[in-house]
Amino acid sequence: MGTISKALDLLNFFSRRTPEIGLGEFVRLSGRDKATVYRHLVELEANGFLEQDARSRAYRLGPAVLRLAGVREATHPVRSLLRPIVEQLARDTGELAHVSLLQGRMLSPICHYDPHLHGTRVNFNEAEMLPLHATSSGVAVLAFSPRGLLDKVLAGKLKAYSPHTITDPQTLTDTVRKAAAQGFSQMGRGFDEEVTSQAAPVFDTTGEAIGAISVALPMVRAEAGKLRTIAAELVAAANAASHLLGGSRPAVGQPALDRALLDRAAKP
Amino acid sequence: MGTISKALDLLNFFSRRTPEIGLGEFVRLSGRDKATVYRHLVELEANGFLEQDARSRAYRLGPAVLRLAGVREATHPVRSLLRPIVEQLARDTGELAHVSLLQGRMLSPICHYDPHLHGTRVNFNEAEMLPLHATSSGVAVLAFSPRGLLDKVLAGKLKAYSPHTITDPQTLTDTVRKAAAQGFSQMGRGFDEEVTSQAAPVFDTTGEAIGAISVALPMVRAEAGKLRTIAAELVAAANAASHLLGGSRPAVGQPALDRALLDRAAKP
DNA sequence: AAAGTCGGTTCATTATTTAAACCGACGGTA
DNA sequence: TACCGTCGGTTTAAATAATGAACCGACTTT
Repeated sequence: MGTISKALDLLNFFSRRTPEIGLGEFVRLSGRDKATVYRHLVELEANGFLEQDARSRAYRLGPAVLRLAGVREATHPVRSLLRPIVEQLARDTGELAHVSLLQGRMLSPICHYDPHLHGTRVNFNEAEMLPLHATSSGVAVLAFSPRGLLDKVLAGKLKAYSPHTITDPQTLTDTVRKAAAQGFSQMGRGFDEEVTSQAAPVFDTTGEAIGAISVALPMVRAEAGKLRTIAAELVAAANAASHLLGGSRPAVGQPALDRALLDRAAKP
Repeated sequence: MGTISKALDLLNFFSRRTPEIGLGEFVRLSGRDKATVYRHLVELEANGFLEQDARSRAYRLGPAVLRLAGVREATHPVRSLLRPIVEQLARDTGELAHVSLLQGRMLSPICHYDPHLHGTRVNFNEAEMLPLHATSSGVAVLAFSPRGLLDKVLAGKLKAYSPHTITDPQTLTDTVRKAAAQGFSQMGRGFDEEVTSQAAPVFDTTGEAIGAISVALPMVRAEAGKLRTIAAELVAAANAASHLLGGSRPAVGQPALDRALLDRAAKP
């Protein structure tokens, strides 16, 4: 892990619940040496990725992230295009919806909306990266990505986020295949013990899944009929999203994964 | 300059006009070695700050900046609070308005709006950092910041962005003092030969200027009466912005700079 | 086919990062 | 008062990680 990654990793400790972090806490969270962390913080601050509160001396995310996000959205407006779709989907289903984009072997949530119609709500942390093997969004992306991605995920350890997380490679492959066949994915209790979710892939002009739209709800409200309704709205929303980005979903029944599996079977 | 800064600096080459940059162009722009730049790009990409176009192999800003911007806005919503004010100001004045936040010795634009009411328009690059000494926003911030900031700026070289940029320390001090006295700043042709702008400081709960709101217009439309009208609306908008952020403007006539100057005069 | 591109890789040299120990300031508590 | 732990921040020699000249193969232009 290079110096750059170590420094950038520090930024991932921020979340809605921990918007400010001091030197000591960064050291605790990262497990690295204090002087090292300090220098990284100083350098991040010098570049505007952090700013230090004058009073508490704690650090928070700086203006540079806003500026860069603005530049990206101005030239590649994925978030602003997809946000209305996500909000509409959340309102239509009455449950939390979100879009996450593929970033390496994880998913990066970029926008979410919760209509807050019920007493219990899904606890969604927009700062937290989502694993591919333990979330419906991840499975949806895996089902419509080049085979290399699934192979890479299978090659690594499938970390258990809950007792129900899929950790068996074969089970994951089957789950992904099923998602590829039906055009959307489902994952119960895989990431959070009390949450179930469904997701459908989003495509851009390259024809590959760049991320997924997902609806998540507490297990207590996960009734079969409701899930079917959500799935239908979800797929429609994801297709609309792909269309908006200039892409389109591959014909169901011939998803990338199936071709990949055939390729693999063909090679001795 | 540390490795982290070198890498993060690469991100600043993006702009509305150059949303994608290849390896070779990064090398040209940064003047650094190709292997070094490449490694930095790879590491930035691994952390989601860049993503590589599958076809062109060029890089663009990645989803991580969106995620981080979302986290910051969720916990420290400066941009989303100020955007409506900026848009209203732009509509009221009929000219381009923007907010920029202090980041070290530069300003980081975080949002702007142009009502496009005229044939000529100000060319505003949201990706470009603004210098303190050559922009009205910068002068506004200097006029309401602890004296250390002005000293730091005066200690460095005052780079000329145009033939009219203030490069003389005394002239800059006078300009800042005037801005401190009247509560807003004015800067003609200082950054762009064909643009004039006015700016007023924005304060948060700490009582120090965190940035400025500004209105910029082509010199050809810069008529005295219009500038006076704009200044009034500008100051009102900036005060509203400060109020929204929980801060308030210090009483005009006793700005921080005056105290600083007195302090300096007092010390032998 | 020669000479440009382009993105990406290699490896010895070197400079930067690293981590243990240290510092002074602060807040609570005997 | 003295003591204790914790805070943010600094210093050092030792070690790891960054560096850049040269190289590679693919692709275009001439």
